[in-house]
Amino acid sequence: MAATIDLNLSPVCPSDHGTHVKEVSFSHDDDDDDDDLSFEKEADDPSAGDLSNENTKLKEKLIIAYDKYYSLKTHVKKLMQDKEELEWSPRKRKFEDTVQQSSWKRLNEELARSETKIVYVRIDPSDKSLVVKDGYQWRKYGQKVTRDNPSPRAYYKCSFAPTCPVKKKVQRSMDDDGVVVVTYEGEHNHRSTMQEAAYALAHESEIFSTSERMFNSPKLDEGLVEQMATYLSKDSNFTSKLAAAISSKILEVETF
DNA sequence: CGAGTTTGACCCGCGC
DNA sequence: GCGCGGGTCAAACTCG
Repeated sequence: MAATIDLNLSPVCPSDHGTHVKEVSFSHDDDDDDDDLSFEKEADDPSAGDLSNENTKLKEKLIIAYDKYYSLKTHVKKLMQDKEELEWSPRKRKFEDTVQQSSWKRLNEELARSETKIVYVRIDPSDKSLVVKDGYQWRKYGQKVTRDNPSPRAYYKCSFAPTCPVKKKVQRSMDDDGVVVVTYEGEHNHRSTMQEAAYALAHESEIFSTSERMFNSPKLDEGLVEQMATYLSKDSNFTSKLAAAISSKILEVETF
């Protein structure tokens, strides 16, 4: 399966009074094997002008988007847990029989520190910049052409926090020009800009303990919707960060 | 002027 | 020991 996320949207700039969101359409392919999210923004027609109607529409769209984000997030979490259990349980049990608890703990910490994740990200094949938006801030410190792949490999360090040890390597795939292979090394010791927003939202949405409750609930928390709207207007990249974070999670699961 | 990028030089591990 | 290749450093450069 190939999950692609189309981020072809113009950010909504609050200071730009000439245009505002006329319609935000959220399409979702129901096929489980292919999650395809896309947003569209159209230029405003001044004659169409009922702002409160548009606000209501926007809220509805946000509710749907949040519904889908939440159920997707739950699904991804479950997949990762299943995978972890499948991969580790037999080995772990056998290993724990022979190794002392403390050694196991130390080994686990070591593994967490040296964790390497490979993520495949679909990009525009004509885009040569090797830039992958994943909600973190990166500083490029090198570029090399490797033997096995004619396209250069770029080296990045996380520059969001000075103490963050995470590095990533980005290289175009040999097989598919429209796919870049991103290798992450280490664990972030801070939240991404996108996670900061999601964290705030999670606090707001604690009342929704399960996705079923959300789907059964006829009326969503207005405050939550308002807050999402605030994030959308304050952070013009919020939507793309959200989409990028979700897509990287999906692709991450695919990789395993 | 500060932050980020580019790029050649350098370091280090590995295979022969 | 030598050469090769991947990874990192750091000075020069670019850009906002």
